[in-house]
Order: sequence, then structure tokens, then C-alpha cells
Amino acid sequence: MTQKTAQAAADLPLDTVLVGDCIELMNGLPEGSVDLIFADPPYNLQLKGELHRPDNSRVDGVDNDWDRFASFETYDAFTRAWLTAARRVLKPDGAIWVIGSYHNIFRVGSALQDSGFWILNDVVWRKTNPMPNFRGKRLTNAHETLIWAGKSDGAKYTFNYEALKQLNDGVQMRSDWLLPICNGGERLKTESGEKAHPTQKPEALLHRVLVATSKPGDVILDPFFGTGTTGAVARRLGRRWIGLERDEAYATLARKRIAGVPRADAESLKTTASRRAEPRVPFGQLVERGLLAPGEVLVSLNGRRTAKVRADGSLVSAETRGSIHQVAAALEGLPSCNGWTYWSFKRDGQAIPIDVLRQQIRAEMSA
Amino acid sequence: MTQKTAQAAADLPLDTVLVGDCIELMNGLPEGSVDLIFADPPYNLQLKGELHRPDNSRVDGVDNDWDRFASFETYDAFTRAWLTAARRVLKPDGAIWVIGSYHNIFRVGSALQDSGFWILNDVVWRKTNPMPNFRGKRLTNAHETLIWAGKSDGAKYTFNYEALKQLNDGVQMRSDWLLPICNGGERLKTESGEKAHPTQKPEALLHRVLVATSKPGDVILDPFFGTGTTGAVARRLGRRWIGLERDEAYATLARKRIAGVPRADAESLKTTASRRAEPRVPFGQLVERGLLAPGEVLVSLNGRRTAKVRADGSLVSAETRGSIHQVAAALEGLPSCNGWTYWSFKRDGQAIPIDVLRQQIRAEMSA
DNA sequence: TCGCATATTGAATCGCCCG
DNA sequence: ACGGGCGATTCAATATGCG
Repeated sequence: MTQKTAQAAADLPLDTVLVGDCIELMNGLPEGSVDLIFADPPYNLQLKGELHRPDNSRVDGVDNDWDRFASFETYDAFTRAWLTAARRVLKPDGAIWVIGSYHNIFRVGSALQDSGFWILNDVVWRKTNPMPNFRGKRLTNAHETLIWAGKSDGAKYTFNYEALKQLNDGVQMRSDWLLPICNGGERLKTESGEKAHPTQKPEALLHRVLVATSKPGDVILDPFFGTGTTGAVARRLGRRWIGLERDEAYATLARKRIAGVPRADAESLKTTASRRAEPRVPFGQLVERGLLAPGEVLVSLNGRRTAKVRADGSLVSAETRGSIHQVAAALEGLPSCNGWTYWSFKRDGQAIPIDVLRQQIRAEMSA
Repeated sequence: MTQKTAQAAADLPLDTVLVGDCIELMNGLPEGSVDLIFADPPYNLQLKGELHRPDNSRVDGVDNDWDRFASFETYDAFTRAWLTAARRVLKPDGAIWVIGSYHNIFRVGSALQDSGFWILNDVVWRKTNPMPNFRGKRLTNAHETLIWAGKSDGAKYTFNYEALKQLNDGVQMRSDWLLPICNGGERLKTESGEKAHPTQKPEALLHRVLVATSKPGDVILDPFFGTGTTGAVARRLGRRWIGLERDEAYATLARKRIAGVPRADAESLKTTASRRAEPRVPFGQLVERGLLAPGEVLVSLNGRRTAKVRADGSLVSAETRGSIHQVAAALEGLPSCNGWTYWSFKRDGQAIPIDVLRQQIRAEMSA
């Protein structure tokens, strides 16, 4: 450690939450003093009216003041300002993570590149339990995006390749991470039982980020600390942390929360097992992947019934239409029927069960 | 179809590949004439050497910061130029898809928003078989990102919700799609056995995009056509297509490839329809047709509320009167309520949902 | 205390037609 | 162009309550 960095480290407000504007607070920290930054900035969601679930209950959306910006220009100016301040406090071999959704992540990614950061990966947090699209007007918004970037092109950075391989059952960790959203006992509540913060992130996400790209003893800075998930995980993993938060109430909650987190022995570092994608294969994938063509005819195993495949993976017979299971059941007059074992298709005059194709896809998925 | 759009359609070079600069070619197409655009623009930022400013002067590689800035600036200018041309040829209710990786997708997303497009979803293509990270210095780059955007905020767009739900085994399609990369027999090869195009996309990806956000007969434009995956899938799915490609060799390959693709029959192209598309049946018709008598009493599904049918198809309860929806909403204290699923009537002591009668009338109408 | 049914909730850019 | 009315729409994980 050089004298300069030693002095910088001594000046750091380690393991504390500072309340105030994160840009001013960062500018008050020594230059080049922080190993890793994790930032969960406002997403600028731009929600308009109210939204109700099909059961008429109201969705509690994010309508906080801190998420309202007048325009993209305003949001961009804010983003560039805090990224500039963040880059200054970062060590030359430091790195940054930023999380966002499609509302803001493209602005953030561009600003990162323009500020001189060098993107190392973009990572997709796939939610096991996202909120559905209640009106059926779009795809279920089932993921958020994280960007991992080094301080500059060619700079060194920390990446614990083997540790992440361990976390992923011995194979290279991919850029798509499947993790549940933060709920249950982990979700902080107010005394009246409401959620304490509208966008609390799961500790498992931070766990993976910190295990992947920091070392024990590293200083982790979070400029949008909220209720302190970054601090809680940093403490458990034996890292030092600094939290910046504008809202005194959130800061107070975070301090209390983190104080209750046990520092870990090396053992609990290995707890988060990766959840592998389940091998469910929708019949429609056989059509999408060209294993069956739209218009192709399926034949029942007993040879007595036929149905035609449609582009969306539904079947049509003379009398009925629906899924492979529904059409099979209707044709046989049964309450239910497993279409996978009922239908076959013809290749070179031979009848082949469609389940053969499903097994083919499953083999690809697990390969 | 208005005269203007009819003329525009007549002027379109349907089902052909045009060779040349995609911006010039798009500017030669009629305004507001295309239903959907799928774009797979070049990712290559050419960051190492060969940097050119927007005026095509070569950047002198002395200052790293200037290099980086100049290259992003060049890429941004190119992106904004082709997006502007693309937006002009799009119908007001049209939409665009763009695919990219972390090298370029943040530039593209920001440019889309700045050009007036309205992002509807970002979609993650998760690769079952990505290329591993050989050096173990980063995460396996296992996904690419697609952005789906409407022409402007508030504009309509096509989304075949039920078809995608069908493709996903009966649950809402999510924003993360697991599909293999294009290889094997689908991957076009040169005569010497090398891959014909470096970034050929899998047909399954285009299948899902087109089934989700276009209708049979729609015009699909691909300004970076390459070897024509968009055209091949469009033809199979009964869509019209226009391909723009700078490289004559790719265009030739694409033409040959697409000519060999069989068209699916019209019946197989129909996808599972949404209930919204079914003909509207005014409640009064049930009374007119004698399925319900004036004075007959309806009961809510929870059994707690009743209302009486009047001759004009309105309801009266003790407290309020109006349509089946209005009375249900008022009685439940809700902002709105679907009366069709709220009310039932009695026959032989049994409660029968009034929606049964609506389905009866619809069946008669389609017979 | 267990098992089952019901209720609640999560970073959400979530209608459309007709007069 | 705008306002009113019709009527379509949800998945996974907890929490609660009941027998």
C-alpha cells in the first residue's frame, strides 16, 4: 500500500451510513480510495395512472419523489453527475455495478461508456417470481439488468472465477442469474406492516456480486444505500462498506439492520446454491425450433385421430382446438390426457412420438 | 385501407432483397408503409484502430479518451440515422425490434428513446449453448438483448398475448427466452464449409418475434438482412417481407435460402385468439331474445347481491340502476366490474352465470 | 400442530370503441 | 378530439385462517 492510499483509507468513514446528497458526499471522499461500487439508482419509471389486478386490488407502484424526473435530459444529467463522482473515488483497479430496468438502463449504460468506464459484462437478474402483466398487453417484465464495468479500458479488476464456478455447481457462471425477489422475512417492514422501502434488493443478488468481484477487506461503496442490503451482505462477507443515503429514515433502518448481521466465518460464504432452470418444455418450442412445421399433421398413437399444428403450438382437429393435451382429451372423450405420450408425427413414413423431440430439447438445455 | 396506405402498399418491393445502403433504401420507401421492423445492426464498434469521425476522417490514435469518444460518437450518429429512417417508414401503429449485446445495446436503447420510440419490453435471449469464456476473466456471455418498441408513446401496437401464452404452456410469456444459437443444419455454410455469416440468428427467435407482434399478411422490414433469417421465417408464417442488405453476396444467399422455404397454410397461421377479438354482445340482446325475462332476478356470484332485469337490458337494485357493469361496480364499491362474470340467474334452482347465455348467442352468430 | 383453502403482494412505463 | 362506457386481465411466494 502506498502512502497516498494508506492515507486515503484512513480518511474513509468505513462501515457507516452518511446522510445527504450522494454526489456531494462522494466528492468529500478521498480520490481513488474505494474498491467496488454497487449502485441502485432511481429507475425513472414514468408511471402514469393507477393499475389494478384482475381481482380489482390496486398495485402499489413506485410513486416516490426520488423517482420523478422531468425528462430524459434531466435523468441523463443526474446520471452523468453521479457517475463522474463515483469514478473519481474508485481505485484505478476498482469496478462498478449498476442495476436498472429498461426504463433507465440504456441511459446508464451509455453514460458509463461515455464516462470512461469499460463494460465487462451485462448481467440479467431473472426473477423466479416477478409481478405478472395484469392487462395482458406486454410480456411479463421478468428481469432486471446489471452492468459490471471496470474503471477504464485495460484496467485490472477483481474476478473470482473459481468461486463463481463453485456457486454454479462446477460450471462457468453465466451472465443470467435466476434469483427470487426480496420478500418474506428478508423484506423490511415498517411498524404498521408496510414495506419499508419500495425497491429493496435481495441479499442473494448482492452476495453473488460481492463474491464475484471483491475480496475480503475490500471497501464497498453504495451511493443509493436505501435500507442497506449492500452493507448487510458486505458485513456478512467480511468486506468494509460505506453507504450514502439521502433519506434519514432509510439510513436509520439500515444502521439497525446491519448491526444485527453476524459476520461470517468462511463457511457461510458457500451457501447460495444456484437454481437451475426447470426442464419444462412447452410444446410450442418444437414449432419455434423447426422440429415441427406449422400445418404439420400429428397422429394419435392408436392411429385413429389426427390434428394439425399451428404456429403458436396449439392444435386444430375437425371438432376442436387447444393444447396437445386438450385436443387429445376431447377426441378421446376423457377428462384429461397427456398429449406428450398421445401424439406422434411422420418422418419418412415412420410414426415418431413427439416426446422424442422434447427429450432432444431437454438434452440441449442441460448440455 | 385508406387511399394513401393502399398506394404505399402498392409501391412496396414486397418479398425482395434490395442491395445498398439501408438508410438510402429506407428513404426510398413510402412513409408509414411497414408494420414491423426487425433490426440486427452491426455490433462492431471497431474500437481498436480504424476509427472514423462522422465526416469519415480518420481518427489519429493518440489520445485514448478521444478515440473512445470518437468511436461511440460515430456509432451513435449511425444509429440515430438509421433509426430515423426506420421510424419514417413505419406505420403509426407499427413497432420495431432491435437486437444487440452490451457493446452496442445501450447506445441503441438510448437512441430509440431519443428518437421518439416507446419501449414496450426488453427481452433477453438466453442461449442454451453460448460460447464459454475461455480465459476465465469474466462471466460467460450467455445472452443477447432485444428491445421491442412502439412508434411513439401511446401508439397502438400488435401483441398476440394468447398466442404467446400458448407457446409457453398456458402461462404468460416472460421477458427471458431460452433458445439455442443457430448451428447445425440451419447454419448457412459457404462452399468451402465456413459459416456464411458471422452472426446468423436462429429462426426460432424470429418465429417468436413474428408470432408475438405481427399478423399474417403484415409487412416486415429488415434493414440489416444478412442471410435472410427474417425473410425465411416471415415467408413460412405468411407475412410479407422486405430485406435491405449492403453485401450482394449475402443478398444472393438470402434469396436462394428463402425461395426454398415452404409457406404454411392459412389455417395453421391462425393463432389462439383473445376474447377481446370476439364480437360484442349487448346484455339487452339476452332480454330481446327471451333468454332472460324482464323482471327476472339476477344474483351475484357470491350470493350476497341481487338486481332485477328491465326490458331495456338495464338492471335495478335497491340502491342503484344502470348497466350490468355499473350496478355490479356500485354494489361492490369498485371503480369498475365486469358484469358478465359477476351475475348469474336461476333455472330449476341452479345458479347459472349469465356469460353462458352470451356464449350461446356468439355460437349462433358464428354458425 | 398439521393440512388445506383463502388472501395478499411484488421497480408496472398494462384499453378500446363509439358517439 | 375527447369523454364515457364496456368488459378483459395474473404468477409465485408468503401470510393467515379454519377445521
